[in-house]
Amino acid sequence: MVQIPNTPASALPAQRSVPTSADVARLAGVSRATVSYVLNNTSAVRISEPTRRRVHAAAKELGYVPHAAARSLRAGHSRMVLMPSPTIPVGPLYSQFINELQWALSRLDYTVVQHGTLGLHGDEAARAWAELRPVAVLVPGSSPGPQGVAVLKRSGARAVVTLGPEAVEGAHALLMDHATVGQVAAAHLYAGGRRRIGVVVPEEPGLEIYSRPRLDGARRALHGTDAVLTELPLAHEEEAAARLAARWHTLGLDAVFAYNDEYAMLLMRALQDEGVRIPEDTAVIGADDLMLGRLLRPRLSTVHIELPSGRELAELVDRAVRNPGAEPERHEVLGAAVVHRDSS
Amino acid sequence: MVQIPNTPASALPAQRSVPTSADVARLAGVSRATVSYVLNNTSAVRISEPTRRRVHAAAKELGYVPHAAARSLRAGHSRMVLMPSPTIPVGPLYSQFINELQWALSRLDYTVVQHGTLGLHGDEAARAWAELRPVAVLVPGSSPGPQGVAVLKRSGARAVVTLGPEAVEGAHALLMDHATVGQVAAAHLYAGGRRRIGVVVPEEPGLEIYSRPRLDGARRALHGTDAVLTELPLAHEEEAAARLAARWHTLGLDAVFAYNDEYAMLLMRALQDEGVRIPEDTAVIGADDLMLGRLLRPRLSTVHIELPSGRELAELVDRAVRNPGAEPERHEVLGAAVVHRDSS
DNA sequence: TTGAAAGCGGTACCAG
DNA sequence: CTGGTACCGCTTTCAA
Repeated sequence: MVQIPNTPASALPAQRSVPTSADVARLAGVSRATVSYVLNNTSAVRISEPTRRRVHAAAKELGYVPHAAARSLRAGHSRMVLMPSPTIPVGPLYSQFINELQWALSRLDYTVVQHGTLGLHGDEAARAWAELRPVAVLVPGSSPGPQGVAVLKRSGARAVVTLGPEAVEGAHALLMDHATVGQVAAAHLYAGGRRRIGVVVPEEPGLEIYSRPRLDGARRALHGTDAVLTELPLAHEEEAAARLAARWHTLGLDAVFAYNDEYAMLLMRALQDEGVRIPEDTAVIGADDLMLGRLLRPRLSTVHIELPSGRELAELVDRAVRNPGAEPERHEVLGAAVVHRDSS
Repeated sequence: MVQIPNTPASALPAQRSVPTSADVARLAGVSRATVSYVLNNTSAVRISEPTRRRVHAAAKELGYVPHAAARSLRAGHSRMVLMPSPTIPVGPLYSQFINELQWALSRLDYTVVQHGTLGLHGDEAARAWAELRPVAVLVPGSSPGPQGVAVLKRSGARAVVTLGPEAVEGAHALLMDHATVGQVAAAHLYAGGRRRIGVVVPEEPGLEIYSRPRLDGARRALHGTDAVLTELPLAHEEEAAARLAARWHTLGLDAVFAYNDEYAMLLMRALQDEGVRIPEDTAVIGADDLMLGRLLRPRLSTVHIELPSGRELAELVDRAVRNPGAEPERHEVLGAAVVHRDSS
């Protein structure tokens, strides 16, 4: 359609090379600048309608796709929000939160990217993220050190937000104190007259981030009372649960907080198979308020967890990016409330 | 420590600007080329030990982090493997698969990035991915059209791999035919003497990718026999299950394949509450072989699903990247086997 | 309205 | 052994 002057013969067979804006310009018979103006709808400059058409046609014909790296290199910044992808299998709560967040951020014209950071630890990981020059970094779970945060900010990240138990110097923090979960669970059991309370602690690695605070919270709730807390390590396997249930009478517990609903289900089944009556002999409470708890018999009491909405976090990010000088925000965002059903 | 000549006063207060290799070079008193050689351990060139020290020291002092975009712009390629992040909440099977895959790919020195593609459809999404110029793209679930694949390849992607029900022109395919799941489930129920077989189809949007083939597979297994298949739409809520169970006797079914173990648990509970005996009145089988199935009473029969190992997929990707000219590979990778327990 | 050209941060060739 | 320099693809003044 468009004549290309002075084109070597080698240009005819579909080259393996990626089309650039220069190719589009050549094909449309204009300069690269014009191509840029047209494709970005630059308002500061007016391009004639025929030219626009030619450029668009040429771009489509070549299948031109702009090169994000080149663009952001030139611009000096990107709109990429980076978060490390979770290394431990993650429940529906968190999945949904991430999804909401991605949605909200794309509404604000950010690109969300999860970076697979496996085997890199602490500041190593922070450096790997910094190489991508994201405009913001969201770190769930175990946070980077202040060093890591510094590296990120020095590399141009205008906001670093941690989602975890503790705040980090220089970073915004959405504090999710899982101790609260253990605390309300234990308090609930205590209020029900239970005094010998077990707390299940998963043996699976990676879960300490949650299990440790939940245990500590339970301990705190019972501190200074006449109740006794017993730590119960448990792997997420039937046999492990059966073994634990087999020595249940020697433990003499009248209640158990089972880390979450899945471990609760596992343990409850083993206890029932062992003839332990729930809640008469032993009260059971889980956490996370998963669907499955409602389907158990007796229905499982649980701790419902309220996470911040993705929209809220997205807005925090946007605010921080627009105003990088501001003081880091700290928000306590984890709501925990007992849902009393039949197992306690 | 190192004297910086001809530096304007404005350089002293910690600038908001990101340190570049030029800054490192200046501070170390060498050229940018030397900095590049040292930091990349370029073997083609030998740099004296004192110089290396100075460069490393300067880099550390400035907190220098290389700019990935600039690097890959110059190099003309990256080692980024891109996959769209899942838009529907995803089970433990898939999570674990992704994790394995990330691990295996990082062993091969690729960087895995999940791109949050929400609201972008089909070829729009493909264009967005192409802007990042990934060396490979892995697309689970609903595949891009041949158009999308073409865009990606033209933008320099040396491998496009789909993980889903069907192969796409030009892309490698790991074919995961979930029809097999429904097929073996239905065949199992039929072999157990059941002739009026229900198939649960989740009403949640996004699950059709899996539920449709599973249903079709069941239908196929029963085709030409004396068995009758009934489609049972069901939302993942207690009330919906209760409503379905309430009209169970009017349906006159003697067996049900419940899409997966979670829906099976939901339905089984509702049926039991309704007084339906399992498996005597109605046999139930789920799928995915989740832990929870083993904890139900009766123990839930299920279809165990065998996914490819992350390592295998990583190797496929690596092979394809090294040899982009090769014919696209097609592999049937979904293994399905009935685990017969007590509910059927 | 359009074009020429500088430059973002690195890398790698070629001189010295 | 080290420095100068061209260039990757794109945006954006500044001139014409």
